[in-house]
Amino acid sequence: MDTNDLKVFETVARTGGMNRAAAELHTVQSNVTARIRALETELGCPLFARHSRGVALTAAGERLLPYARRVAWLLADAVRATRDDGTPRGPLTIGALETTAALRLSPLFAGYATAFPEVDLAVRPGTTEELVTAVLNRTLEGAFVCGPVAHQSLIEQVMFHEELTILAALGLPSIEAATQGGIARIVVLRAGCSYRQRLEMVLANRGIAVPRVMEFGTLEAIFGCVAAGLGITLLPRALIGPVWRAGRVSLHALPPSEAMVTTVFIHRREAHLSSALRAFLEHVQAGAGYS
Amino acid sequence: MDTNDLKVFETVARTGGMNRAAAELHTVQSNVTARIRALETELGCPLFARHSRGVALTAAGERLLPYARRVAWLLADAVRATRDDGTPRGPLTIGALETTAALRLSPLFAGYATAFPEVDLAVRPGTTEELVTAVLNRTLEGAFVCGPVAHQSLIEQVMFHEELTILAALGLPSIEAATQGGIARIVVLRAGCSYRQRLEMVLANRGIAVPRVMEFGTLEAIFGCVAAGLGITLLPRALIGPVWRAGRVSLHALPPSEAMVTTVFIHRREAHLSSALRAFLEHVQAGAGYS
DNA sequence: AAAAAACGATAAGCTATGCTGATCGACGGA
DNA sequence: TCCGTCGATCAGCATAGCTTATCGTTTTTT
Repeated sequence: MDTNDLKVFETVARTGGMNRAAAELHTVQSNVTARIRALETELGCPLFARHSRGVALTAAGERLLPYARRVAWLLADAVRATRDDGTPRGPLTIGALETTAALRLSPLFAGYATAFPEVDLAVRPGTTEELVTAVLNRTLEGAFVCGPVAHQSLIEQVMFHEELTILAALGLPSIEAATQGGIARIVVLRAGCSYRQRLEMVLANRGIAVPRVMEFGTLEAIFGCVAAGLGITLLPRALIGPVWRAGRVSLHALPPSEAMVTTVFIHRREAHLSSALRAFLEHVQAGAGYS
Repeated sequence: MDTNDLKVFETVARTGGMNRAAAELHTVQSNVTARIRALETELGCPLFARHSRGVALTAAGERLLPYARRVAWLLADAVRATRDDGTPRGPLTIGALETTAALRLSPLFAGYATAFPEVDLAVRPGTTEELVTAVLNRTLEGAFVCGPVAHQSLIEQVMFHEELTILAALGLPSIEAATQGGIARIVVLRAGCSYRQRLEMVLANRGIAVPRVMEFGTLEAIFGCVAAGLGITLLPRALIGPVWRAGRVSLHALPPSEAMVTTVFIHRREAHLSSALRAFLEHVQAGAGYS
């Protein structure tokens, strides 16, 4: 049972054709046929049913396919683990919620990059759902997402606890007053931002509809809009201290059930935890600090 | 990363020498050297430190070794799973406590063997500890042992609950009386029998020493010895009804904490559950019946 | 209805990977 | 000191596996 044969098998299964697989594998069709035939002979049962438009997996092929994938993953992990001597180096691709990356992690990236210049760090933004999928797909080594995730094949560790708070224009005594009779305009950092969902939920709990959403790329723009009375927003309390103290906006606390949001770091349970990632997590936990 | 190379690597690591590995793999030393060299070139780091008496794993080799083993297991599992079309066939090696096999399972083996003639069933006896180790070693597909085991990589399901009871000669009103003033002679089926440990524990709880243990291979011999007043024994209540009714021995119940013993079936969590084993478990659960 | 395109099977030839056997230097124990 | 065992190395060779080319079949296009 050669690993290369399994790779060919997986490609044929995925593309549904030997010609297509041959093209993808940069080889010729006859070779693909021979490799599949070798596997079928070794296992003693046909793996594909040949039909006029290509091939389809037999029941035996369906049984083999998950193993072929797992073998490929395991071998990739073996190479990584063997080469990893404890010194962080090589590629490290992690995901983060856009807000988390912008507001909490970005100051840490510089420090990490300086401390470990041999690591090629890449941070990819996305929603919690997208990032969880990407981690499961092995596109990302890990990700900072809104917790809890509670997936069987993911390990999850709490990183930050954020207290969210509503920001509104000065002189508005309550959320209800700020939304001017049941219609709220909200200002968010980005459309996919997870705080947006949270804010809509908060408003929905109070029977307030959300007809308009305004997006801005910077915190300052959001503060400006809120101060000018264009709408309200929801942001981590830790970030708005200076603005609030400057007396530009009013702050409305939420009950803990709505205010608290936990950022967790997730990574695959069975995968090798690379030194680069381990060092990054230590860096975050040592230098981050905070509720 | 060829699977054959990994197999060579594992053998060299285990035997601690390329010559020894070559002998075990039925090849020549130069070939082993070449395969290891290929791996080292591919991974970019030395896997073995060469010294005068053989080779020793480097740190990188230590990191690779568990992966090499896992790949080999995964490939073996893949073959089994692919060939397994749902019809039980092929080898099936399970373990069982000697008493369980003799007293509970043996009537089931015949039925199973008749129902599934294509399965080559083998039952290997052992103590709970031996059997758990064998299952973890992949020597056995599964085993019936004394529960609970609670091992992370084993799945465990309850099969039987047995009520154990003390057997003594007629006319002895209590365990204490039967042991004649603090010295007990006990009769067991086999030295490694788990009931022996249980019986010694029961006696120890009552401050009774156990100077002599007699072993017999058959139940009838044990009954005879007990009836003759040579000692006491501990056996499942379900097995001794006829003997007791015949008035040959006296029966002394134990409190549930000492009397109840659970037989569980264990198998590896990650392994493919073969059709032969699945059918066997269904056979046992359907036909066993019993407190 | 005919032609073209796409699919997989097959055979022949060639390349290169990997196995073999022999030899070498290094080290340790008798 | 000699001999046995270790791993490294090299040349020769066999074969597994890649390539090229062709065929039959089926589907799509003209």
